[in-house]
Amino acid sequence: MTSNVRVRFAPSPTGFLHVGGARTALFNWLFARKHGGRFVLRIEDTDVERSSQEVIQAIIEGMMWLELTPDEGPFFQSNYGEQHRATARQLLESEHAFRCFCTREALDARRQLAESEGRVWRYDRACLSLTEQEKQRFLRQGGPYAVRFLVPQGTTSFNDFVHGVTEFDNKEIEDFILLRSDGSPTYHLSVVSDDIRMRITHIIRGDDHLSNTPKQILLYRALGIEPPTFAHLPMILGPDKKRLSKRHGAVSVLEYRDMGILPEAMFNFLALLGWSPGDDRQLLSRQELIELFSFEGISRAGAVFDLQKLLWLDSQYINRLSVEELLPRVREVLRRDGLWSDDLDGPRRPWLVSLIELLRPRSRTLWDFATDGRAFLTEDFRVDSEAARKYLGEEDTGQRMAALAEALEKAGDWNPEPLERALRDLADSLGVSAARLIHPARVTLTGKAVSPGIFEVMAVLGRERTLYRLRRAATAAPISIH
RNA sequence: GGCGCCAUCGUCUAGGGGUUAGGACGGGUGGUUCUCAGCCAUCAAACCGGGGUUCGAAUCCCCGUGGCGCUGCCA
Repeated sequence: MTSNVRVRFAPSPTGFLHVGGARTALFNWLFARKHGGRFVLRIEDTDVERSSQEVIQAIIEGMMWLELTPDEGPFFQSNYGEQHRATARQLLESEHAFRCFCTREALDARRQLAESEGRVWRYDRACLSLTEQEKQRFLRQGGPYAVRFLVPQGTTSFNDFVHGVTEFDNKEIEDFILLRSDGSPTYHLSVVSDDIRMRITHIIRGDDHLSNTPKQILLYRALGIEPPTFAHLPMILGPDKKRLSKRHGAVSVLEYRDMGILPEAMFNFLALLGWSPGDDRQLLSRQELIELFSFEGISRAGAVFDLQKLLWLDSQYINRLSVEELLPRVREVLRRDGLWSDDLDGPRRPWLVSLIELLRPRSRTLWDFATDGRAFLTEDFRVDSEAARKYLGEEDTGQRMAALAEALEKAGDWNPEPLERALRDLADSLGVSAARLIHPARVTLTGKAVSPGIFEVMAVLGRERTLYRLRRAATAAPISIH
């Protein structure tokens, strides 16, 4: 299906791709995909001081991670300054805009005066009533001027796809600046000029832009162009219900990648923040999301980012992905923890698959495979002191471990069932509960008080390593209790 | 200050004139069990306040309160 739907994601490169930006990009992407339209990336880098190549790269990297691939772009707003100026000139010629010669100082003085008198300050249109001669004189003197938009009387309303009909009295809007006195275009001008050039049909953005919308609509009208449709998304908030910022919550979506979150889970999670499919489903694939997406499902209230739910969703994805999809990602974390060796993708691949299957039911992030998998991959693992104190403290623990090694060695097949039988038989003949063998064995074999079922652990750990560790426990100095 | 937006369990939300106000995350309890996770069962937990309209309001309207946003020669 193709259509003329064109949407854009237009981040300013002031930070990283934070979750709010990512969610905005995601909804734009979903809408484009749903309607067979085009998703365009435009970097709003007009404030050059704050732009840097790394920051732009970080935004693109974040989008790539979530597979929010733009159909067009990235375009850079800073490349279109000339066009923005031409748009301003057009407005000037059609008398929808005027030159303002007021200096910042003069403006500040008048603003302060107004405020001290308790009046609401809006630009007083001083320069609008300048005579032709005065204007010419300013111009001849080469006096710098800004170009202001002449806000018409009346009211501006639009039908926001999320909020419904929204109306503003133009009296509330001052004659905002289009072109600064150094000739550079401001945000409203640039955005409108760009969106017109790019033939954007739907503007989907954060609702912090709701109050900016009438200004932009006025600009479209003055230019004789039908404004696009607007849809303003609720903000994403931190746990304190405040707008998410560097101070709380995450900064960049890539931080979640580094935390071991799967992009599929993040995508799903972000889609559910401020949007609902209308039923009780929580796990939605990309394809389902595309099909179900609609503005009706978007809520109007801000949404708190809930890390607990993200982690839960991630565990769901970890347990639903095929091993083929999971393995390359587990490889990455193992690599980073220095636990990888290439034969794990060669001769030992089947073994790695069994390890992944063993570990995945209790994994919430990719990193869990590295931390819980460590004892399976190297002898260099730590024994949790708390676990040791609790389960390895008794005098005869070592002997029992040695006896267990003997019993297991004679168990026959190195599989969970025979191993369990051997252990339980030993417990019987020793006259102790199975637990008195199991718990110390767990700590001995994994270094931890919690692990998957001990017989599965033994099976995956392998005969050599299991017996070695149990016997080492017998010969090692008794665990000192401190 | 002005203007705008918003308001259902702790969180994400469904619903929307008459419902036991539903689901999910998280939490509690019990079961399964070698621990944990899981799974199963189960419990607690919400319509911001006040006025209207109405036979009936969480739902519609108004006011208030609170939160957020905009109010720049920032974007």
